[in-house]
Amino acid sequence: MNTELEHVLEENFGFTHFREGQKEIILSVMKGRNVLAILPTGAGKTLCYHFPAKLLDGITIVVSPLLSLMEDQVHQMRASGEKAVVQLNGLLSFTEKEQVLSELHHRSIVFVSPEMLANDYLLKKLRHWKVGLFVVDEAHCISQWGHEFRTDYLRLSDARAALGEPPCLALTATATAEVEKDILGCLAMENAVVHRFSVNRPQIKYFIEECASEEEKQSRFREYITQVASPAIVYTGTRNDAVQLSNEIRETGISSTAYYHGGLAKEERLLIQRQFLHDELRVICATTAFGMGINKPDIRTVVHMHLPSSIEQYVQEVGRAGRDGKESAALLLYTKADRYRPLSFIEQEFLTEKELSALFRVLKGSGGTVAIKDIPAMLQLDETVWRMVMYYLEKAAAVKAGRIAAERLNEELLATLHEHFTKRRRQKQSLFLQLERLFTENSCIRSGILAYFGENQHTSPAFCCSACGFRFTDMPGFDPHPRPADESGKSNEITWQEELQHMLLPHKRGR
DNA sequence: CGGTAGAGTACTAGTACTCTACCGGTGCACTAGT
Repeated sequence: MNTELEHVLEENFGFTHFREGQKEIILSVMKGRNVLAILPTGAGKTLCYHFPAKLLDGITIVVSPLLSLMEDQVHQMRASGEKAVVQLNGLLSFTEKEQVLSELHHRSIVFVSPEMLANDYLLKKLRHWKVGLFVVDEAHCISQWGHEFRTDYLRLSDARAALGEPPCLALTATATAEVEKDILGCLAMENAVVHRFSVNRPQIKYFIEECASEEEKQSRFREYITQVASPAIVYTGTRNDAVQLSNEIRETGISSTAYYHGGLAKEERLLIQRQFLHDELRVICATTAFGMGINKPDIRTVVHMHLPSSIEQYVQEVGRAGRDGKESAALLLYTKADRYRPLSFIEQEFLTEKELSALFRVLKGSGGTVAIKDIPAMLQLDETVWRMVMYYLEKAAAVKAGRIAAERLNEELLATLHEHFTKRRRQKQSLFLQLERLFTENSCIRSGILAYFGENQHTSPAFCCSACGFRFTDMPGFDPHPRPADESGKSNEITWQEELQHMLLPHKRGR
């Protein structure tokens, strides 16, 4: 069987051997087991479903969190010669979706968003096919986003059931024991095999520096930024900070810099990503919107100018550095005041008991007569918060035929929701406090991270982290003689619209 | 917490100031038709 697998690997993918972890995972999937695979970034997760998809009977559904990631994956698979791969998402018109559905092949790989799988019509259409494998890529999103931000992640087990309960493969780079339990539960993965590999990335060196004030933080950043090894990502807490820092970097003479956040136009985001991938940008200043699916092997530095929401989030973000295995730095600068922002995000995500009971009162009064889609505007309620409330109301059968069933909105349900939100709020606060503790208690960052993921045995690399006595300025890539001007010599005079036009219409390109 | 938009107040009658309340981060898919 094993030599046979290698034969298939060489025949179909051109590789002579599997990378660490791939073979075990593929073997479990081929046996029809439910599999959760926790593999570090850059370990070759795609092969773990691409390989079985070629051999298993039936189509393979791959749930992917971002449209850009989906497009990228489809593009890469097609470029590697895989023809039977398609995507189903909101970028397609109704007719295009119909066409995709009518042209499926019995071994097709279909990329979808979790939101698409919440669509009954689409599910009905997909049920005409035998589904051989149900894959959830970046499965930590279930835990990170599913409960509040993108509740359709929580509906994936319903979709899987509707598709005849095919074996499920969940893939992620980071999962604590708790997240593992959450993923297995949310996807209803009975008797799953868990393949867990170490999250340790010896090539990444951690540097945490507390600053007495915001001014000190900014000045230290200015001191460092011209000297850090690039390409580099600078994570900021707000969109505004991303813009401002990018401008400041430009003032230091590095013109190949840009900012990136969720408020930018899709085309602009796409262009900046491509420029960064093609080494046209040395430094990207970005919010958490940037990074998932960024497959750039040589990112040398990741700077955090704010405190992420959890250790998991931090590990995901710094994990984008050093995929080529070469030494890379993760630098985080913070002040004591930085804790209030992540904590306030958590606060505003959930309704308080008072707000919840006010909402119930209004819904009881008018809910039965008002269409659900009009309620958030009517109550001036945040769309995301409303969607989360709706998810839990639906679960409690308080929604019938697009209307709120007022009679279900009793004290008991109110108490249940309140209890649930309180629990989730506490969980999120606790995740943040664990991150804060990791950075402030001055013990080895790497050991702290590994212990957080349940790994207690590891050997620290000789050059480990700031708590082990190393300074950021000791990094081999750190240049003690800053370059006054941008060595790339590229001018940023071309606007992104022009650049995009050039990319899409290469024949018009004058170079 | 820190920044800022917007309201309120003061004499300069439109500009300058103070005060207060609020916001800050991640993404998908949304009309018809089956």
